[in-house]
Amino acid sequence: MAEPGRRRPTQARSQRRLEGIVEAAAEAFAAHGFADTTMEGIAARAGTSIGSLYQFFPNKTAVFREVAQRCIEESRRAYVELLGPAPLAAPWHELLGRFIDGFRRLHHESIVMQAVWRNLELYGEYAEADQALLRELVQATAALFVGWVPTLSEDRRRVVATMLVNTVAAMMIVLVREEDEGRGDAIVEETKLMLVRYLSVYLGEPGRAR
Amino acid sequence: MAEPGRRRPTQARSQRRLEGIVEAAAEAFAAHGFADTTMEGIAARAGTSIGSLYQFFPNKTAVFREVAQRCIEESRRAYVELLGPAPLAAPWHELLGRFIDGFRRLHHESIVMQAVWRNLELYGEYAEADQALLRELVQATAALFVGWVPTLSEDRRRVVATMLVNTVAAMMIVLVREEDEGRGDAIVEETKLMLVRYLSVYLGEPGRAR
Amino acid sequence: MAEPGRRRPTQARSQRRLEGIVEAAAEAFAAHGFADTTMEGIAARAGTSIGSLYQFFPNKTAVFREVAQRCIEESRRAYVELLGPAPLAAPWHELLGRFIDGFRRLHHESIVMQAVWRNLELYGEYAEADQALLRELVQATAALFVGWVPTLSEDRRRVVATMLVNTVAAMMIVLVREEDEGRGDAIVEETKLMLVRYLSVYLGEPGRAR
Amino acid sequence: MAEPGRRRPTQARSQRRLEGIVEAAAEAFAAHGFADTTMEGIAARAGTSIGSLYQFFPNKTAVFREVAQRCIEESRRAYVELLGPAPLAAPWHELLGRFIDGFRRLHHESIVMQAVWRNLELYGEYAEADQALLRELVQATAALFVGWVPTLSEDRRRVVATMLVNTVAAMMIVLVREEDEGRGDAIVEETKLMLVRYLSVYLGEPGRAR
DNA sequence: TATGAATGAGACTTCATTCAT
DNA sequence: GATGAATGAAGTCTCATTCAT
Repeated sequence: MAEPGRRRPTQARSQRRLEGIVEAAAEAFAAHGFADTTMEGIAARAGTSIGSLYQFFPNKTAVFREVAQRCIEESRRAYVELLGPAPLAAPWHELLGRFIDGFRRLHHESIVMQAVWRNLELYGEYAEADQALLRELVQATAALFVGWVPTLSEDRRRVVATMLVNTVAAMMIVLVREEDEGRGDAIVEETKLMLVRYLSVYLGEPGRAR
Repeated sequence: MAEPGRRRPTQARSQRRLEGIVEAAAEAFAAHGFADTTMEGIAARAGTSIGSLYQFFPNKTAVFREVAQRCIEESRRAYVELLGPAPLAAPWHELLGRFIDGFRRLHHESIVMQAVWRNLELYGEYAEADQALLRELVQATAALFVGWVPTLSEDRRRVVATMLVNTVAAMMIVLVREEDEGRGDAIVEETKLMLVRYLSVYLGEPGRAR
Repeated sequence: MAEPGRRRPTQARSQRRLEGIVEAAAEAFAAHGFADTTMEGIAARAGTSIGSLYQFFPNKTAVFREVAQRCIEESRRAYVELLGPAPLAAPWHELLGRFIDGFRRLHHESIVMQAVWRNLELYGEYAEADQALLRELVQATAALFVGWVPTLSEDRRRVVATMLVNTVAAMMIVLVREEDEGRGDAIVEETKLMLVRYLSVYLGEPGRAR
Repeated sequence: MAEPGRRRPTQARSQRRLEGIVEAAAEAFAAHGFADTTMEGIAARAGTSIGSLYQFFPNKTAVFREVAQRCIEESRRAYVELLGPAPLAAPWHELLGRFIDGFRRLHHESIVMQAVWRNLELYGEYAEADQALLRELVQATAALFVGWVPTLSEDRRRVVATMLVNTVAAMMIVLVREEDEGRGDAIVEETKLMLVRYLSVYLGEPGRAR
């Protein structure tokens, strides 16, 4: 927004404060859920005043939306990175494995991710922020299929991508519970197995030429 | 106390009132979510006073727990019914299809189901009521595998059952969104396909003798 | 009210129920105080329904008034009994000692007494019931002085009686606290000493002829 | 934090608001009693919102505790002041008279005092705040006796101090009623007379050398 | 711009009292 | 008369949001 390396000190300080708020908010949303998170709590955790918080965000929902936005950006970045320079070059099941592992790691490391996945909402005021993430992931994934199976209709591509994304999403949520009981790796492996078997219907058996 | 069908009027009325409250609560939880549902709102929708509500339930969480309990009971009933008298007699993929269709229908018809699925929580005060449902479904499903693949270890049975249950659960949630856009049936069919492909690793290709 | 020994069964049962309610109410008032006593609680403790409670009393204050009335009657009875057949015959300080000991015992044994002393109110809805007790005690005591010091003006008699009654009343309240710490007897003895010294101004030194 | 007389405006305003709340609360407690005083009522009387009230106090009991604390402090201040620079120099009965008159005046002038004396509780949630006041007064009074009658045992000193304090306390309560009927002064004089006669047992006849 | 005190709508919950059975 | 479910006014307390300093 402002050219990098030439921000006025105030802006730099402001930016730092904003980061602190978003971080604190994500922590709170992840720990207590949206409803049980208070603006006062966010401000305190961020080491600012509630007044400053409202300087950056008009209301609580907006704070969540910003957290969700960060989550979308992180996901986008991860997506591109995991895709690598030549996605079609590698066997698709390898790519799938990389994706699943990559998002699992991201969910572990990113508080922003945890905040959003803990508060997935179908309806309600901040539901849109949640759904936007899923929508984008589905879209990007569907785009991949264009290269892989050009004969697939757009509708079908979309359905398969939805299956893929939501299965991984469900896995992530299940993991929160199952990891505590030591079944995390097993669940991940089974998910990979399930998706490989499913996708091979469209993409051909892994290990064979497509 | 009184033989069924011959309840004292008071009890009958009380019972009806309780049903009304649970119904109204489920509607509210399904429509607005737990946090945005008010006790006043439940009472109004049930056509009673808030005082009566508190005659039946000590607090809001208890109301949700009752709704969740009903949901568990409905699921249990559906489970048994869908299983039929001789579950091992039918080909497993047929049973799977019946289950998916059956639970889809149940979710459509039962407001109590919608209330719970809309408010799945991993942590928090009423999370346990949610998790109990999933736990029971996993357990019952794992039990099925004992008859089908006796050689499978208990741990592995549990993992596969978890995959199965959570995939269906995820489907149900996805359906809420996708059905509005006319992709409901496609999603259901893909889910069946995915699960058949996945389970055939353990249960053998459908159509073949096990 | 009805001639004894000839009540209709219903009335007898009703009477018993009333006694139970008053007893239960006194217990509750003594244990939790007026404000924290609930009608529901009284009914439960009395083993009746709240509906029956309202058959006897129009509201909570009326229940307290009845308890206070019982307390007044008990005090009155105790007063007369302690006075004995010829009060002026005994030395006054002996009578005083008997009174103090008697009321102390009464307070110990009568839950109705404890209920009232625990809820002495100067103003408020049920204050009158409290004050009526004190008023009557003062009046009765003042009457005694007519016989003892006929020369004392009525006003002065009333003041001295007020001093006497309120000092004993204060002692009773103090005792609740001090008895727990083993200073009960000492407080009682000092109170007697103080009142003997005070009253001897008007009644002459004890042990001497008046 | 800031030197007195140079508070930051915010603090000054906040302090004023707090004073207003405590004042209003004391008025309400004195007028209606603890149970019939509402937080809404206190806020309204103080000219603030209920939210502000909760900024200062976590609940109603805490408000009362603060009022009681003020009462204790006022009493303490009055005690010291009435004691004067050389308490043992003056004849003890003169000191006693000064005390009784002083506390009577204080009770007249201080709403905080009236609030506490109107709500003396033996048990219950805020009872401790009440009892702390009496405890402190007893202790301070007992300390006086060390100088006056060094031969008195500690236990006995405590008992005598308890008698003294509670007699004055009872007088204060009685005064509320009796003053309305014009017997206030008489009651006060009699109380002095009674206590002088009582204490002279331990402290020697007033007017004579000790 | 930062602060945090102030606001007040609104949620939960209690309980005296009524009333249908 | 006895019962206890039903009622709803009223009270406590929270917290998103505003605003004066």
